[in-house]
Amino acid sequence: MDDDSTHNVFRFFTEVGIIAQFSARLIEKNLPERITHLHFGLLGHMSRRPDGETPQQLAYAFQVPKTSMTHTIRVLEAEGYIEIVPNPEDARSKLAKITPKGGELLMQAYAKSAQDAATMDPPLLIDQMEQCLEPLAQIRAQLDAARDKSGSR
Amino acid sequence: MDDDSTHNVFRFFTEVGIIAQFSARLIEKNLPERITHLHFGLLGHMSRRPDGETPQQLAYAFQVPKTSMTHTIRVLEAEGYIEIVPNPEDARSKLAKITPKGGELLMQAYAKSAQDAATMDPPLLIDQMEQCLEPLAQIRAQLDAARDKSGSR
DNA sequence: TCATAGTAGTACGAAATCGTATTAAATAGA
DNA sequence: TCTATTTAATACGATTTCGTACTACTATGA
Repeated sequence: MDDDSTHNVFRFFTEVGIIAQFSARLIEKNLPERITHLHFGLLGHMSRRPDGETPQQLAYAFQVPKTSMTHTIRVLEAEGYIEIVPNPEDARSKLAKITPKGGELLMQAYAKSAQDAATMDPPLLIDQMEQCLEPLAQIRAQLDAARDKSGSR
Repeated sequence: MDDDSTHNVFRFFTEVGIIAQFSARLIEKNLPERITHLHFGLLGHMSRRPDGETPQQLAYAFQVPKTSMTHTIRVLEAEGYIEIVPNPEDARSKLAKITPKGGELLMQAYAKSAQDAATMDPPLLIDQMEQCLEPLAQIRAQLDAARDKSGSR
């Protein structure tokens, strides 16, 4: 990889990191006290999987250590946004499922953040975002595939 | 903003968040124990500003609370990667500057991560990254400008 | 069957994050 | 000048993050 490419890769990661920081703050502004953008992502993930997922799967999907996920889902459970039930397939395991209250929170935060996004000044550059969507999805898929080859967290 | 655009904005933020997570891990793998990708970013930032910056400026640039920055730069100082000196312009303030050892760390982590990036399997999608660079920079600038209007952290 | 290895989740503790309150210095206005 | 206000940084404490070690359960294979 030549120097120019290397430089561009780092530049890409830097831009992405900064934008991720901004989006996290955008969402967290519309979430209750102890709930972070990670919790929000978790709820969105679970809303697409009504049968629930194990803490293990969630930790893998979100690239955080198992033990961090234990804590994170406990907060969500304590607040009633998810429920944690035994896994009928494996007595060592559990399943985390979103509750109606969790779905409620997800919708409301989504709506409020969309409102904030729509009224930004200067306005969001939606065209540029849409232009990036496809390449970003490809890049993400590549990183994901590379991770699986070299072992997970 | 119509529903489609809203959906795309969230999808954009989601992709960006995941990629940011990956890039953080890519870098941290090549950093010493207590040093995170935030420290790495900080060192890079300072390497471009040989006169140093105040903790205030750094907290603003990296979108973290002042009090978090206090802690973060202390770690860097304790490890000898930066030095913290009084600000000659304002006795309340300080200046954080990168040390030769810090520059050393920056270079090495950069080189090692570049090596990792270059040998990924499947390989990094550099074309897609370069294709995103310009729009991402514009998006970042817009978010930055919008933040300044609505007050900082 | 039974021993051995592997896997899911958690207790625990060290360190990081960040909100609130405080201290010290700079600045503005009477 | 002197008082009031603002600003830079930090002390402190609550919470979060995450590595290590542990327990409980499952799976493998003599």
